[in-house]
Amino acid sequence: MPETAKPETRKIQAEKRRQEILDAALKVFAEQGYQGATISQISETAGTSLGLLYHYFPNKEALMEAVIAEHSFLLQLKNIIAKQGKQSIESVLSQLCLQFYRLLESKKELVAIFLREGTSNPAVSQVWFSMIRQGVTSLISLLDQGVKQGVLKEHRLDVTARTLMSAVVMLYLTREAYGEGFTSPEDFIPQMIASQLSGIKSRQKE
Amino acid sequence: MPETAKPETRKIQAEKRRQEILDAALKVFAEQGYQGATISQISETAGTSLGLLYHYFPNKEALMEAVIAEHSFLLQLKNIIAKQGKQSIESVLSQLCLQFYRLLESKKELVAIFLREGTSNPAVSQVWFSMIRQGVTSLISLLDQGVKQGVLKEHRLDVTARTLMSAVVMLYLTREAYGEGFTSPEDFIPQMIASQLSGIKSRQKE
Amino acid sequence: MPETAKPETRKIQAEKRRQEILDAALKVFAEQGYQGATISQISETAGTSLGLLYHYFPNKEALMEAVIAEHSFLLQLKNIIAKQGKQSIESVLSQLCLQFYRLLESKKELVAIFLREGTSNPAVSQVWFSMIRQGVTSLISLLDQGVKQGVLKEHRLDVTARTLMSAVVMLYLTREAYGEGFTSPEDFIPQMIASQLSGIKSRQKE
Amino acid sequence: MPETAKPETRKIQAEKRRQEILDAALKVFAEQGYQGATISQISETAGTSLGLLYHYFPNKEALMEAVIAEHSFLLQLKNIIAKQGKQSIESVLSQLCLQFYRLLESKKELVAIFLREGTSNPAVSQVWFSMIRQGVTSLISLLDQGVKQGVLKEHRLDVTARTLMSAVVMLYLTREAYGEGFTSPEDFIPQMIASQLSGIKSRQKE
DNA sequence: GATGAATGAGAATTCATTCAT
DNA sequence: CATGAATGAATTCTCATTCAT
Repeated sequence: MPETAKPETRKIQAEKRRQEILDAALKVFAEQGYQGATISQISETAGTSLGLLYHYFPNKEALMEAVIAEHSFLLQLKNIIAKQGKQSIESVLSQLCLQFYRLLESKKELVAIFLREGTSNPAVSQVWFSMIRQGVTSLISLLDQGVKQGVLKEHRLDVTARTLMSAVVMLYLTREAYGEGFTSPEDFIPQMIASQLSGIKSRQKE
Repeated sequence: MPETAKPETRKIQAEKRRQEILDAALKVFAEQGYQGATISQISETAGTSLGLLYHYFPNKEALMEAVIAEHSFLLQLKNIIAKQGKQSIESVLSQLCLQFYRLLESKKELVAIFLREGTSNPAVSQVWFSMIRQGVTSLISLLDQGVKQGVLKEHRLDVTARTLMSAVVMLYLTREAYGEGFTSPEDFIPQMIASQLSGIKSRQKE
Repeated sequence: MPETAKPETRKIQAEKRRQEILDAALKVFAEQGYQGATISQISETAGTSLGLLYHYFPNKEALMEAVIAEHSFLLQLKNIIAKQGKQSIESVLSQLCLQFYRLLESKKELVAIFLREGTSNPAVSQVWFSMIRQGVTSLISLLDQGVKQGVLKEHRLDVTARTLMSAVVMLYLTREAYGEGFTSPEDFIPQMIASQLSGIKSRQKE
Repeated sequence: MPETAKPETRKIQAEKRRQEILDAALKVFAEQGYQGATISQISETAGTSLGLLYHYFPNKEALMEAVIAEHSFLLQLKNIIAKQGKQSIESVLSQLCLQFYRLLESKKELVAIFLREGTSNPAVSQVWFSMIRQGVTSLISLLDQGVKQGVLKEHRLDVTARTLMSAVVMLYLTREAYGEGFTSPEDFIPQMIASQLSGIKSRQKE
């Protein structure tokens, strides 16, 4: 290996290193928070030297931003919503919420970062809220289809969309905190959708 | 009392100082997070010398815990739930949610701390979750009354309780982040309760 | 003025307080060293308030000096040497060494201070060495009597005096460090004197 | 050598720096004591920045321990004792004591640390006492040879060994404190040995 | 006399960042 | 590219001393 045998190899290597650092940073930022994380911890986790990190990222802040940009799951969110089949509205909503729940779960570390740093770091909160907005917007258009098809009645779709979104997010957060023993999404979500759809008021005389 | 003119005065002064420090700490911790907050920032905000802080609290961690203990709103939460009158279920639930929203709003700083530090500091998350639990438990017993009175149908009360709670909390958080221009609680909450009660499914054939 | 009913009482009280502080200081200085000891620790040990200490002593340094002056055992040392009866030289020396050992033991805390601070604090080392000098001088004059009486042969008395002194001091220090299980002074000292004497005792018949 | 010109150079430089810091620490600890010494004083003496010290040692305590481990003279002590020739017992003992004295003198700073911190820092006292023990043990075995060869009479060898050791150590300490003008080891030690021997040397013809 | 609240000057330690090798 | 030694500013915490009450 006389150093630059294959110019491609180096670029690929470099990109691999960058990814290793980003992954390590994601993990450490999630565990310790931005302020709590140290550069040496990150580089150690990444298995590189401390100095090398500064070859790829100008500073800690930029690393943080790269982590968020790189791991943002906006695209996945869009895909989930686009791929809904032609089942009953009940089933579609349940599927959607469950998939959103799974998405959060698969992005544990990123969610943890959003939570911790969302209030202080504008770069973070921006991404976080654009996700929520995306979710809500898509849910609204889905509900709108239901209305147009006559399966849902006319009502404040934004309220319903936000309520569903909130319930899923909070379900995830509490489970994260309480541990897996807590109400499972497979149990909770269908129940919630059912309640939402038919209401909880009793109908004696109707 | 031969020795000091007003022996009480000093103790009262001291307690006042302690409170000033706690208030300053609440503010700074909320703004900067635990790690981001510095002792000198806190003491400066409190208008005291840096060293005095250590006269009242053994260290930063203990200060944090004192802040949370001192400002915990568990009691207020209980009171809100206890004081519900004999109006319609719709009105009772709306009132409750709105008051819970107002409570969150009045404890802005503490909520901010819960959010940031909840994942890392067990002392924080413990208080935070005991609040949520309290809220949910009380909501369930309220819903249970409704069921027993026949105004609500039999269903998974815990799911409804958690959904309402989640919606209120997330409403608060998004408004906090987006600014006051966003959907107001006076608009959102009654709508949400209405949806919840009667459902969103259309009833052509019924 | 109902406060100064008996002018004597207050003076006595004050002197008592001073002693309490000195005793506490002796203890804490011995345990923690001069630098390691804190004023609040001392006042707490003395059972007084922190501020009161400054009524009796201008500062920490002065307190240290007072401790040493107050507890110096130069006088006791002189007394020990003066009170030697008319027994055999062997017995006299043994008694002397043992009593010196006991003296060290009874002044544990002071010795600990001498050891720790002797090298840095001139006020301390001065007292410490004046004790050693006193001990050596007195031993020499005792030995000199022996020589004059013909029970000891002519030799370098200073060397013998220093050797005995050293052995006793080191015996104390090692026992202090190793714990009581180590060679006891009752065993060691007579043996040492015996060894020493069969050398320095004159042998008329040889 | 593709990457760095002389990969060894840096490591050597680093080791050199480590030593510089250890040497500075030895000096400052000896002068000021553990508590009295400050990190900035040490780094200044070493000619490095304050932070670098923490690159090499995790904290002040660890630095102290490293100083002691690095400068311990247990090995030298063993060598001294091993290398005794076949001269008269008088000469052998004199040589030994003198060399031990010289050893103490050459390790002035370390001895100062032992003295100051021996009572409080267990890590220190452990090393200190293992030296003393080593010295005494070796002296005993040397005396034992003398007994077996018939040049010394049967007696409590441990007492003699400890007495000699004590005399040398105290001689060093007092000279250290009083200054060089005090009784020199070249004068004192042979005299002491002579005194000692005329007691413990066997007298065949008696 | 007595108290302990208040101060502020350091002390140890951490860590992002730079740079020689 | 890669390393990790080096820096120094910032941070938490300590403590002798003062002083109003």
